[in-house]
Parts: sequence; structure tokens; C-alpha cells
Amino acid sequence: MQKKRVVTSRDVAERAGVSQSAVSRCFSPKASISEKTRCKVLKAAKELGYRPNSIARSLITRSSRTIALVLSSLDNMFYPLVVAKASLRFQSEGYHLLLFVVPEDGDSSSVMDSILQSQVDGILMMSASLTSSLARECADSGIPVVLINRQVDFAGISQVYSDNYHGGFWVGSYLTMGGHERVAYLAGLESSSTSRHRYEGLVDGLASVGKRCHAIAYGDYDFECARAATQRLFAKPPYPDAIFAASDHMAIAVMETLRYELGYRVPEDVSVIGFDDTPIAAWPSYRLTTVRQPVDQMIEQATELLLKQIRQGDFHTESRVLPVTPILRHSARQPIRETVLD
Amino acid sequence: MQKKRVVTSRDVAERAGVSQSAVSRCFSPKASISEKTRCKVLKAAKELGYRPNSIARSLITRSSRTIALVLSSLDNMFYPLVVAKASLRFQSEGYHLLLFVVPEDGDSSSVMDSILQSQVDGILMMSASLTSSLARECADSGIPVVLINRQVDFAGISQVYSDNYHGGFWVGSYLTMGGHERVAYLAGLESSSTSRHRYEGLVDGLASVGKRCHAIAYGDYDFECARAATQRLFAKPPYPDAIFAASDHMAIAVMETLRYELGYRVPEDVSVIGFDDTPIAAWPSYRLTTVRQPVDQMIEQATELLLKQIRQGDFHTESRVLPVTPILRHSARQPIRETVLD
DNA sequence: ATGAAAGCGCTAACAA
DNA sequence: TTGTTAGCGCTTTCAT
Repeated sequence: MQKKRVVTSRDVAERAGVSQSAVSRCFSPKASISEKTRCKVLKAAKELGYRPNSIARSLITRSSRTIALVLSSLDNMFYPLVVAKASLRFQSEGYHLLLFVVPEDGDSSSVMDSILQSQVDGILMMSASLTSSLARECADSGIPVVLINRQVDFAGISQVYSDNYHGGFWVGSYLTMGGHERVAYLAGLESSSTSRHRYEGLVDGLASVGKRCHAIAYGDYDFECARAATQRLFAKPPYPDAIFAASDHMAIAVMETLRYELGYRVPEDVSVIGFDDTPIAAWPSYRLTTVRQPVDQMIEQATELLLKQIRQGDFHTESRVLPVTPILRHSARQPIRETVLD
Repeated sequence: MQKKRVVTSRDVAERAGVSQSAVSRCFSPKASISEKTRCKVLKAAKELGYRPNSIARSLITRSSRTIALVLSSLDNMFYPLVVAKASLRFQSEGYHLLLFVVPEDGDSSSVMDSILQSQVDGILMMSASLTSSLARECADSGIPVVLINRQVDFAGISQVYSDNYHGGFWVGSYLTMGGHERVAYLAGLESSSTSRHRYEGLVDGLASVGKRCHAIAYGDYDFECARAATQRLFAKPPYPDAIFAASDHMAIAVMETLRYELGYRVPEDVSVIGFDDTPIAAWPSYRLTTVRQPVDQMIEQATELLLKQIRQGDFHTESRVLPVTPILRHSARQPIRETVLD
């Protein structure tokens, strides 16, 4: 292919009557150069339509100023939100995001190779699958990695997640206080640490008042799967009187199924609680009681951790766990505040 | 910063006892090399953990195998869907997506510079703002651009969009046949060509049976704005008896507002029709009548157009308009099929 | 403050 | 088929 002849720093140098390195210095923030030369160069550059070639720069500086963003699905509104915010945040630091969508099931190894070869300066992982293998491989090849909304038992990797356990715990006690007897858990992917910790929290929250989790079903973080799982939960008695879903996205599927396929009212017949607090949760049709993840903080922390590792060539890694916030709406029966006098 | 010493093709060559170019050839698909050398090289490469440096390769081949994906918002589920599919599609062709989120309002010029300097091989634009200026500037600098779901009066750019006009036209006639008298249009951004064409279609569809558009309001493709716009539409009589929103996302906002703030039933009191056919439209709570955009086809066409331009250094550009499909659900009163006998 | 020169890691002629 | 050689466009010493 034959692109329009591209303007190089040499061309600019020639036209400005300076050396090529002078031109280079003009486009480096901290290089020393006289005001006079800078002007000449800038003028010539503009006339020629010169733009520094960032690839050549990357080759020599060994930094592409690019971050890989690895995720598996954008169905759940939580992720688009994170992506948009992360992109803005990194752009403001002069980094770009390279997007890797890994099929939830498929062969992750080719994507992994692809990521490793992409010469990114760092990796932001929020894919549910391939987390630990990829994470480890990256750490081995010396690429800084930060896991976001994901957890792995491996100290060599920085992680930012919210307090899933206590989120689950809160749900457990809140539902119990609301007088629920048969709380079911609608899990995400079986391999998801996040989903597991929320479950553990739920179980302990329930246990703290002497209750047990009534049932568990897997919705794989997917709308249709969650729908089918809800059907399964209500296939035969005893039926749950509350469902805690590992994501708002699944919680909405539960509500839709309950209301329009199973004929239950929410929360009169069955309570539903979600996790994330995506915008949809607040829509009047749902008014979903849920556990809010602090997205902004998560991004901020992840950015900070990743950039620190990149800039300082830091092998120091750390985990940050951020507090969640219960959001009380109307999809779950509220605790009885006053004991009924008999 | 001091990364782990990186393995180069030279190191591999040395260990395998061959020349550096032999190593290079091993990693080029179409280079000629004997089975024997290939084995030696691959073995050495594996032992050393060698991975070709794609930046060096890009510098010399003048191709980064990267496509810029430019968009302004991920709120509307239509975009996450497109992003995920586009990413998969381009990955399968060996290209990666570099994400640029441009603030809907803010200064686009810095993002524009950033894109132009990023050395991408092509640009996929679906941002509502800065479309035409950026598009033109890219075309000038010789970077292939394809607009997706966007239209611009400039022949130098390939565009893939769906038949917004006829989508709007269909809505106009469908609503009329349903016996509506006061059809309002909830537009997207004022600058959006897409929104404008849907409007023109609506107006003509209405005109074809001697009706006019009752009112127009701007929802800026945003949930909250759409909510406020709906309120405005119902601020004083005569009230609309149908609303056509330029996106499902806004249509949902309309339904929520109508039902829970204004106390109307949909479709008994007011009909609502959207555009896109995102997954949410099918949820039982909404059963939104809408106009489906053929997302898969749009991606396919856009990919094909962009790749063709990139690979053939083609200055030939073209526009492709894809047919839309009316999706009849229950948010709009159905046309009366049989005339009532008097 | 400026220029000359040496690469960054790779691909692509060209020769052998 | 293989090795040698010359860059890709830039940053960065090192002199001046």
C-alpha cells in the first residue's frame, strides 16, 4: 500500500535549517531548547503538517503509552461504565486503551499471546475468565497488571476490588431482618472469585442469625441464563422468598421472570437484591435494592496502582479493597422496624 | 524504569546459530525458510521466551495493525454491543482496537490530535460529536475512515448506516394507521444526522396520510434529558398521543416517565416507539415497538470497507445503507385491522 | 543550546 | 534457502 508521503523530523529540520535532533527536542517536554529555534521548528512543522511518529518514539523509549483493557462482555452495564471512565482517566494521563474482548468460553490462549505481543505498558484486567493464568503470565514477562473487580490468590499482582464479602453479608442480614426465610443465591460464573465472595458473605450474614442459604443457582452473569436459573429455582417447592443476584443485570432478569413468567410480585411475594448499582437499578420499573460498587474510586485506585508500577518500574504490588454501599430501594421487603404488639 | 532485559531476535539467532534475519523470517507468515532452521529457531525462541516486538515491526512495515474506535458514550446499550462485536471482528483479522472516548461536549481538538498521532491504520467513528471535522482531517492525512451509524455530506469518506429515513417513515405510517393524531418526536443530539434523518422520515410518513408532526423535543440521546423532554412534551395541552424516540434508550426513559411520573399507560394512553432494538427493548416490562438496526451487518460492512481501504491503499470510498426492520411489540397501539362496521 | 552519531528491534532488498 | 546490509523515524548520549 502506498500512503501519502509522510513528513519526518528530518524534513522539518531541513526546512527550519536546524538539525534533526533540534526538531526532536521541540517535541519533548523537558528538553532544553532556545525560544528562537523552537519557533522556527514549530513554524516549519506546521507548514509541513508534521506529526511526531509515536511508533518510532515507542521503539526507543520502550514505552507504547498504551494499556491493554481486557474484558469478556459488555452486556452488563457495569462494564461499559467502567470502560468509559477508565478510558477518560488514562487519556488524561497520556495513555491509550487497547481493547481486548475475550470470549467468555473460547480459547483464551490466542488472546493471551496477542496481549503479550502488543507491547502494552500495562494491563487492566476485568475479564472473568482467564484471569489467573493470564495474570501470572504477565507478571512473569514483567508487564504490570492490575485486576479490577477481580481477585486472585497470587501476591505478585495488584488488585482493586470492592468489599464483596461484606456486601454479601449485608444482604444476608438485611433479608433476614426483613423476615425472609428462604434466601436463594443467583451466582455469576462458577469460576468468578467475585461471585464466590459475595456468596460467602451472604452465607455468613445469614448464619449470624442462625439461618442458612436456601439454594444456589448459576446465572453466569448472563440475562438469559439468569432467567433460566430463576425458573429452576421455582421449579418445585419449597420456593425461595428472596433472591440475591450477583449482579444487577441478573437481578433485573430475575425480576422480569418473576413478574411476567412466574406471576409473582416483587417484593410482596419475593424480594430481589442485586449488586453493582448500575443506572438501570434506579429505573422506576425496578427500584432495585442493591449494593453499590464505588466505580470511580475503583478506577482511580487501579489507575494509580498501574501507573505507579509502570513509571517506577515497581515490582511492588498491592491489593486495595474498597467499601460498598447498600442502596435501599423497593425490590426487597424492608425490615420490620417496630415489633407488632400482639 | 528498568524492565527485565528483553529478548530480541538477535539473542535467538545467536542461540540457534543462525542469522538474525532467519529468525525474523520464522515469524513472518510468507517467508521462505527450511523446516530445519525453523525448528532450531523456534526451539531457541521458546527457551528464551522470545516474542517479536510488534513496535519495531510496525515502524518498518508502516502499519500498526491498530484501528481507532471513536465514540462518545457507552450509556446507550447499542454502543457496547457494537464495540464488542467490532472488537471480535477486527481481532479475527489481526487488528486491535484503540479506544477513544470523546466527551460529548468538551474540546474535541485534543482528542483529534491524539488520534492523528496514534499511528492507527484506520478509524472507525461512531461518535456523535466531532464527526465531520475529524473525518475530514483524517481523510486529509490519508488515514482511512469509516463512519458507522453516522452520516456526513462529504464524499471522501466511507459510511455505513442504516436506513434511518425509512425507519422513521415506517414509524410515521404505523402510528397513523394505529389511529394516532398527535405524534411527537424525541430527537437525539441536534447535530446528529441520524436523528435528523429519522425525523425527516417520520414527517414524510405522517405527511403521506395528510398528518403533521405534533411536536419535537430534544433528548440528546441521554436518559435524563429524555426524561425532562418528556415532561416538557406534557407540560401543556394538547398532549401527544404517541412519541417516537430516536433511540431505544430514550424510548425507555419516555416509558418510565409516562408510567411513573405522569401516570399514563403505554400504549393505552400514549404509544411509544424506539429505534435500535437493543436487548432491553425486548424485556417484558417494556415490550418496546422499535426499528431494528442490523448491527452485525453494519459491523461486517464497516470492517470490510475499512480493511479494503487499508490493504489496497484505496482512495475509493463508498456509502452503504442497510435496511432496517420494524419490530412490532406492544408499546404502540396496533393498527386497526378491520374497519368497524357502522 | 545545538549537532553528529549511535542505535531501538525489526523487515526487506540484495547477494550468495 | 540463507546471510549481509540498509534503513524505518525517533531519542539520547556526547562533543562542541
